[in-house]
Amino acid sequence: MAKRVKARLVDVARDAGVSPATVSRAMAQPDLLTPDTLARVHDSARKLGYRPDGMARALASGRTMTIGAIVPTLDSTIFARVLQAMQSALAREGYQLLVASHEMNPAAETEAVRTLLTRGVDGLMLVGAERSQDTAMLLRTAGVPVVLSWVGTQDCAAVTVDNRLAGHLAARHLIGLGHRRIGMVVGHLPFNDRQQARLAGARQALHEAGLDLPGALVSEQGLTMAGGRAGCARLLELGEPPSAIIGGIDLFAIGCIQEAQSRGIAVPEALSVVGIDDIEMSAHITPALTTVMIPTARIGQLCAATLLAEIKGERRHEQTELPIELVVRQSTAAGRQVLPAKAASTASTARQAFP
Amino acid sequence: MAKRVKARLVDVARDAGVSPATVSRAMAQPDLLTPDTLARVHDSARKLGYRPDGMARALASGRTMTIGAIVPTLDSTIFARVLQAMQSALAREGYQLLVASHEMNPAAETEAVRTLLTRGVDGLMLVGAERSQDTAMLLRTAGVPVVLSWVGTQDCAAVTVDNRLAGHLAARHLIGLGHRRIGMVVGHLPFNDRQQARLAGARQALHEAGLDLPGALVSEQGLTMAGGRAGCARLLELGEPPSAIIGGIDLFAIGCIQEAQSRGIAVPEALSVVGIDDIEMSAHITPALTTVMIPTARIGQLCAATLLAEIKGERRHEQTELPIELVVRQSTAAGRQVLPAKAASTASTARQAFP
DNA sequence: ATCTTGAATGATAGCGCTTTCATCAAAACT
DNA sequence: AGTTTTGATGAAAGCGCTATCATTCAAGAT
Repeated sequence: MAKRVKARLVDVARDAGVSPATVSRAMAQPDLLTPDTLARVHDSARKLGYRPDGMARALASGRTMTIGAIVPTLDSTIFARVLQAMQSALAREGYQLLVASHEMNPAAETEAVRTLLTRGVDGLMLVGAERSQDTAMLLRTAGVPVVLSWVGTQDCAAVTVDNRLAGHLAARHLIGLGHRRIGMVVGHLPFNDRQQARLAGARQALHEAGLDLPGALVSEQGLTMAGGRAGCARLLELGEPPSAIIGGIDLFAIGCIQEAQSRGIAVPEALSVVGIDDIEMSAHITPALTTVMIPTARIGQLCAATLLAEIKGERRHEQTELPIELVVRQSTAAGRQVLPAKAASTASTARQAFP
Repeated sequence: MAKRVKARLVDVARDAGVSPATVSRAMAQPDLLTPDTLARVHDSARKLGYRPDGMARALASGRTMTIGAIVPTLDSTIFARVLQAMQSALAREGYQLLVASHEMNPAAETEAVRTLLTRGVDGLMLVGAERSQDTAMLLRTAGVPVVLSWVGTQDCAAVTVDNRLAGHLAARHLIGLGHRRIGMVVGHLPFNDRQQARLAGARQALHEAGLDLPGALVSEQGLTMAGGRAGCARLLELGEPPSAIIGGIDLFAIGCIQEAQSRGIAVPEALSVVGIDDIEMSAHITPALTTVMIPTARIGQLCAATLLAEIKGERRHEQTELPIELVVRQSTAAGRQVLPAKAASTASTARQAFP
């Protein structure tokens, strides 16, 4: 017998002696059926190895049970973490995560949005607020909820963090320790408003303290540890090197520490380093990294929740700003100008971080 | 006028004065049409803001242009890297990546496979060969190409790496340096055949050298840097601690180095550490990590290529084993038994790594 | 001039499911 | 008993597209 490979809903219906509609209901709203018919349908379904066809279902119902996420890159602890959190939260509600990355290329982002929208998603998560006109237009006519992360805009839902404040906190911490010449390693600024904001925040803090963050003390690097090392190297080789460096991401800061140490420059005694993110590793390196904690996983979780709520029509354009905070560990110490040789007294400063 | 929100194919057809079939062809096989009609269709499509409906297309054509990937966790450099590589390779061919993770839980993997299959994917990528009966059964009746990564089986395509050899290489390197008492920090073994194989390989190398890797010298930990530190701590606190430690993943090895250093134990002078993976960071820490290089990105790239080839019917059950190799850096040195105090002579050993 | 052939396009039957709307029996009211 | 209500099920119309087959018409072959 030339048996169909895959059992369809109608096959189950025929086998169970009911109409297709009943089988459909058995899957979606079981409580509408008599326990008896329900059982009969289930038996037939199991017997035939019936597996519903998601595409047919999506076409008929208009819901795909899929959320799209477009991140700058997957190859980053940060975004991996966020996606992991989103995925877990979504899976709990039966949703799937469709991911794409644009590698810091606005046109690639447009393309990704277009593809995901065409493919059919019930919601879309993007990173940052800066994007091309094309992408913005697509989003406006998308017809599905959108949530922005890290940096958002008022015209759609957002789960954000004050990146400017992050830079500000990092810089202020160093200023408070007496540092006057502070450098920063940041990611490439074009199409990365998170890094732009962090840099701006740091610069602002310095200005407020009557200091300056000249371009020469800022090094733009690719988002890797090697980038951190390279940036650090560049800053240290300046005629007048900084006494403290802010890493636009923790990975940079960790790279800075490595680079300094490999040059025989003690951290934090001769160079203070602060990061931003607080990735897992930061607490475990030596010296443990002082950094600004960004609740990455929470961002992912809330992006999922926000999207789901909007899909259900419960909320609209919900804005959430998550708190961040400075976590003082061992990579920062008083600047030389203030406490020329007293390394000991700085230890207590660092220890304040562990109440 | 109660205008439809979304333009459909028929709307374009009507506007362009052609049949739906022609519009469909204009999108899929443009060369079948007269340049004139093609242009007319494109104009109408643009004018109406037509965006094809992926679900309808999928239902009608049976192709979803989506590949599913199920990894143990997204929150890992390794898997993030692999997915990144897959995603890039797939995007180039117009495919999307649907990701799921199972957090080392076989039942969750089954569920993920079921959902992805139901959702509709044209191919599936999984990690490792060990899985529940249920999952295996689902896969067998999936009806779409499957590719396994890291560890595979003969009954479906696989892009693998010899994990046993990885452990073997790491151990042999240490044995060659004169170490007799070697410990290992591995990930939790249940449902992780990569770690199992790496441990087995290390153990085998030790046996071949007339040595032993007793359970007491093996510490199972969660796949984080904190896990590496904890494992290292456990091993170092043994009555007779090892003179060298193998990290089942680089993150463990890096954690071991940190833990040792924080206890004032010099690496590699007093403790040698080898990792497996060769993540970006490994080359940049101090001392740079000696490790077994696993071509992670290449695995992802090949998984994508293998799946695509199988979808096109070009190949079937293609097996690819990627070469791996020991990368000697600075974290390993001669064991105390052989060269009691000559740290200098070990430096040259390390430098061999950079030809 | 007639017949083939082939390229371009049209007509249309599904793809497998959801979802009104209709139906019908049984239960709950007058 | 007669009527309304309720709950469970069935009938069937799409969802928007692809793909098969049929049709048309002009160009080349006879």
